[in-house]
Amino acid sequence: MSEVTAEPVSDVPYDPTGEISRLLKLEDRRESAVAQIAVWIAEGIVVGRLHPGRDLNSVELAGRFNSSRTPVREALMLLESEGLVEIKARKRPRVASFPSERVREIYFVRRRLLALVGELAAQRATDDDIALLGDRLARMERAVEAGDVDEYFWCHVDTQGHLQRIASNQILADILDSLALRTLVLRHTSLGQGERLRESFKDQVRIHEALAARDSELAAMLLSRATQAALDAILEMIESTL
Amino acid sequence: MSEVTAEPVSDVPYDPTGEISRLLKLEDRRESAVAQIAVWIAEGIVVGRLHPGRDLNSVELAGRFNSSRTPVREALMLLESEGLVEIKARKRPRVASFPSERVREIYFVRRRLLALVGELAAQRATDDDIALLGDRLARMERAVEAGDVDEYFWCHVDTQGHLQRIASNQILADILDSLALRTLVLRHTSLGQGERLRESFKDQVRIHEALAARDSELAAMLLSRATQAALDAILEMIESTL
DNA sequence: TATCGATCAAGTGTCGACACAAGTGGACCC
DNA sequence: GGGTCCACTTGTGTCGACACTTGATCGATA
Repeated sequence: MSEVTAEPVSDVPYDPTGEISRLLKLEDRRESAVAQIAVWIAEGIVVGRLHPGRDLNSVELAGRFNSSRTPVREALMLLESEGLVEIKARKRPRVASFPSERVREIYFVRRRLLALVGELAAQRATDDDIALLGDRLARMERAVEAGDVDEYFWCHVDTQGHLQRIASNQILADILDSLALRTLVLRHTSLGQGERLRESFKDQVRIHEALAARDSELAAMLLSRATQAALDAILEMIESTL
Repeated sequence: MSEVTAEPVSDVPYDPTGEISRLLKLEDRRESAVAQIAVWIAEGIVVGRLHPGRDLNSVELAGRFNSSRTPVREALMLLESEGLVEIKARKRPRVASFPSERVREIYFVRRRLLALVGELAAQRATDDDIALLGDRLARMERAVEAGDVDEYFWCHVDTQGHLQRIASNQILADILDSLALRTLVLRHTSLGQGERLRESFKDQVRIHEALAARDSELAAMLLSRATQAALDAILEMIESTL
């Protein structure tokens, strides 16, 4: 779809906003106040502008967006359902926090589901799909060479989206999108640590090869292992900053 | 928790409302307008009072609940995030429909995740947990003898909740709760078909045995197969009424 | 008679206002 | 000087109102 519409395929840097509104299922009604507020908050959480525990009272936010509290409240509810925000009755909403135990839980599930995506994607990928993934891979490689963590990160996120589309299981994709949102912060920061960027890219290359060979078992295994490696990097990062 | 508080353990029939508000994570703020409206709609969908495609415009609902449209809209958003309601920008919300392809997708994921729950639960169950599950099993047996589909059904739902608690993975539980909500209607009606009730109970017995034996591999396999059987029954039902 | 456009009721998205609850700070007491 | 109670401020949950959009109805036109 995207390669047909307009863009000259490359060099257009990724727009986090676009990816986030995709993950939040807000691509239609992108102009509505609710969507703008939700995406702004989600992006803030993902890029680390809004830290866990940060107060998200609706009055302040309404002021910031020159809107009433109604759309703010709806945006916060939406983000709560995605696990990014904690809302307790009659208390002020806060940016959700992720204790390492919760991170482990998320990755325990995420790992299995991504393996499933790999399995299905390897079975169902067309040659065009593989070619498209190849483009993304090349782009990630350029980002790694340039040491551009942001570019790599969002391209990685986009690639996962494509993988999910290829796997053709909407529910599976929705669940993974939801889990992805909660882990974006951690994944983003952990990518900047040491050799993590290059290691992650190596995993991507292997996964692409398995998919191109239509080896579903291998693809599942590689995705599972790559996810585990991502978790390990995140946990190491958390422990060290503790 | 529940056996300590008040109830005389048995004979108190299950309250669908309670189970549904648990699945919707509305157990606190149960008195708020949003929660009441959301639970009422969800229950309507689950017991078949509100059919797929049914118009859920906020004006009518607000009238029905003597409330303004604000809490109605929030309730509808909540239900949308659980997949029970479809909301398109500037269109009236509708009860979501589940084409058989979507049902297959849900069960494809649900099956793997329930296997995971079985695996974890078998590893982590205490003797008290097994005893509690035994109580539930006995209760289900009475329901089967009496041919009380409703009682069996809600006890089954409750039992799954306990299993998830034993498995001790909050994210996993949340995802399964969300998937459960979408499939409650189908599961409920399919239980009334032919020998489905007795077959389902037999599966429950085997699963309990595996858990009691702390055989995680077997528990995972049995849960996977029982889930597949449930799907088959549902698909057969859908095809036949088509 | 069928097609198209104007007209109009119905519904959505957003707003500002209100009562009540929660948090905050100071006055008061020991 | 440290702890407790009470007023005041801040924020939540809900309300009724408004402009704009959508879809439906009905008449005009070919």
